[in-house]
Amino acid sequence: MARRTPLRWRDIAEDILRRIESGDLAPRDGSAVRRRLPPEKDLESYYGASRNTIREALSYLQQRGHVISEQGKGTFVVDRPGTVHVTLSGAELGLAPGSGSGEGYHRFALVPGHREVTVSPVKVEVQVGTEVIGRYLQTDAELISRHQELFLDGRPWALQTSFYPLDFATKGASRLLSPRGIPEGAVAYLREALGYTEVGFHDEIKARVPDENEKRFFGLGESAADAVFETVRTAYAPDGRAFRLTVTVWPADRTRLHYNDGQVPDDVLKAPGAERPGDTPPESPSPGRGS
Amino acid sequence: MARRTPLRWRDIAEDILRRIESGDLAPRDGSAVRRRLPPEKDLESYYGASRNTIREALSYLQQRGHVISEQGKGTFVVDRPGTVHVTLSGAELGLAPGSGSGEGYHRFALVPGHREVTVSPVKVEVQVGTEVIGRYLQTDAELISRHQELFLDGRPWALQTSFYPLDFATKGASRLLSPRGIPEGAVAYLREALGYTEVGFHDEIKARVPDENEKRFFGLGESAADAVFETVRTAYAPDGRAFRLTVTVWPADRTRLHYNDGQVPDDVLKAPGAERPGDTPPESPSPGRGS
DNA sequence: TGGGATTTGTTCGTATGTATG
DNA sequence: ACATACATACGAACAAATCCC
Repeated sequence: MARRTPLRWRDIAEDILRRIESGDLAPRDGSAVRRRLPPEKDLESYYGASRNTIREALSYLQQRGHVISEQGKGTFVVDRPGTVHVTLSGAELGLAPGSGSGEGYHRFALVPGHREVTVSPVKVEVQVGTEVIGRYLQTDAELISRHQELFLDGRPWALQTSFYPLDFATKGASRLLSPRGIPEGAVAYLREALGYTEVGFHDEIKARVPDENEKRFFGLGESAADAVFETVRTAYAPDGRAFRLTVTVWPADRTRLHYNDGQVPDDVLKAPGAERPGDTPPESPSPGRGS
Repeated sequence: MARRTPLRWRDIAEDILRRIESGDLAPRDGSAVRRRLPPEKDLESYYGASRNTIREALSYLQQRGHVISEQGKGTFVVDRPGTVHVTLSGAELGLAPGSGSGEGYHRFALVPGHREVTVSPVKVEVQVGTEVIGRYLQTDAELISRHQELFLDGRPWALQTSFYPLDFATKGASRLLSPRGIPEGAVAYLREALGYTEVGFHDEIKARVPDENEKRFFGLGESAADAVFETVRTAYAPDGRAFRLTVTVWPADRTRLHYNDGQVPDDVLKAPGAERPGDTPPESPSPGRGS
């Protein structure tokens, strides 16, 4: 007979996963930061398979986001951080914790337990309007871009870049060029400095594969679970002009976005995602397994 | 010498991708449905690498969603269908094309060019309230679930399941149990039959790896690009009770979700994503390549 | 600081299985 | 039945990164 069972690597992968979850493989070690799997050589003899087959199984688990291998170090169990819920609409919201220390681009409501939002210094650049950005902002003039890294409880949370017409800075809102934050929030500052009121916005949401910079910041890998959300918010003034564009990138594996419309109960507004269990979605009734 | 360059498989992968995009490899054939790559054996001799190394490169391209290999047939270029823009909020929207033929769970605005929404028969089930669904609907009674496949211009577009308390059907809205659609839309029907008005909703958005059923329906593979959006809409009545839960799954590689809030120009409401180029997002200023 | 041991990464060769045409 | 083409599996060697004494 050729081999013990067909799809040996898959059986091995599933067994490894089972043993990880049962705590058998890779037990928690008080001192170690990450749970480590036995070296490939050990798995080789344990399963009586060749190293290549073991690697096939590990590669599968890595692709699925369960483990990560690092040359010279070993293979480690991936611990995904807890889910963060972010509400991006619902005018009734007050300024939630953090939106003041950020730039007030979005109003946030977070599940209780999360508290401290910190931000990197703002990286300010003046750019010639990209074709793409021009389409959103309906201008081809130069733009100010303000880029910031956001942290929640000290952990990477989002990457955010806002674009404004350069006009704004030369016509009164000079602090848009300052790398220091705008503590009262950019929205409030623009109203005060230019009389610009934000009366509405449009959000576009996509999910995509992270680029290298995003992978590094969020600690994402190559697995299918390691996608990012990209939200593009266009803010409008009363005259219908778009005057701000904010692009935010969020790690999709630990982020839920929330929108409200019309009359919604208070507790839902304030604590989206609260008291909802982790990862078991209301599932579709799994239509027949048609082969 | 051991080998020409290190990371041979990656060089090969990138070269293959370049040649695919230039149309050199896998030219379009009028008769063939899909562009096909040369067999591994040919690539082996072309690149002077072993078959395993070629497979390493192809595996990488497959993981990234550029190609798909099928046993006995060959390796094919993946053509991703055009992007579909869907607006999920903005009360000013009329019933856009398709929302009538669907169940009116969502109001859609689509980019011009897309027209015809078709739907599968509704699969109706009565379930004991899952723990999870109960959390959303705040009931532990039995639920009606209505599941449907949605097609746009004949192509798989979304999977949608709505949940209602079983009460509704026994107290007047009996058509909720009918596998035929509810042409005027479930929202209108419930208002008419039960006096239930929908005054607000809450949406929760996640991105995740598709399950087997979703992979089959949308034609997704194992690549990181093959994620799905899952939106969970909770609809509220004037008394603050949640009375409907709709779970919709969208293929993330070809779907953009849109939300509006406040005053937004008409053209943005009606044609989200229109006249915006394909895939070049307004990019963050790529912070230093920190090692 | 150095050098050997450990561990994963890359590449090759080869053989056989399975699906397709 | 046969050829083609991808899938799985084994064995082996060396490279590269890290760890440890």
